[in-house]
Amino acid sequence: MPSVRPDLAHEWVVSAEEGHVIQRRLAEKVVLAPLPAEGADAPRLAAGVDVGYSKDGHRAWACAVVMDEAMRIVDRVVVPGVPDRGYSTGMLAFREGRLTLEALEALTIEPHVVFCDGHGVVHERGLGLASHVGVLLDIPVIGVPKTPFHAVDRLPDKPRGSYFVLTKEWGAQGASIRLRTGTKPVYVSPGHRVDLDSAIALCLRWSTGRHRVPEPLQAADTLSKRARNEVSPPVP
DNA sequence: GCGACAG
DNA sequence: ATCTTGTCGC
Repeated sequence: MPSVRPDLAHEWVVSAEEGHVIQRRLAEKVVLAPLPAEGADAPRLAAGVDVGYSKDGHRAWACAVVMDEAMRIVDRVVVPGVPDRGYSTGMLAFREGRLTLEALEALTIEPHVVFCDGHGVVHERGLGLASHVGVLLDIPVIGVPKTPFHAVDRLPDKPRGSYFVLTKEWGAQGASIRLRTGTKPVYVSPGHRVDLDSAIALCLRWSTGRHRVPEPLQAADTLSKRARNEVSPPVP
């Protein structure tokens, strides 16, 4: 349902050097604004998007899942494909960005906010995968990776809901937050059309404490693994 | 000064 | 990301 801004077209690339230029240019288009987690203006449909790979890395499946306010799946899609290039620090969007966009565009129901398995503005050039996707689609996106990009100041306390705003290297653009008591935290940062406070509140609103990441993201991850196993089933 | 650093 | 064995918890 969402579609790429025609004026930006696909900002894809082949060389890392050109990729840096694209990231700096798109980073200027990132919008950090409040997006209430509760109330009349709060998102009522949230999506999670993730990409899974075959063990040889030659095949990939981009999955998007949309949930309603009761965390019930109302739409989901699987887009098989091939990763554009290998992984390299800071260039994740050029590896799985295109497939990620294709999955979101293939949805029948348009989500009001998207949770992405990658950083947002907490990126060396201010444009992690979540921001890249958010700017091209011009929809609210929140970055929720499971490991920090750079050294993290400190970890949040153990209970769900505890968080610590990162200051080292990144000012107050990101935070480490515990979505499930007793498990490692995730590192949230605004992707596009949300600010950090909103991103934190939305992560809590769309997670239940049963998983380490927001439910839509968990569902997308599970779906990508299922899609992969249908092609290359577990041997043992 | 150099290296490490999302998936 | 993916592979891998065992273990803990609901």
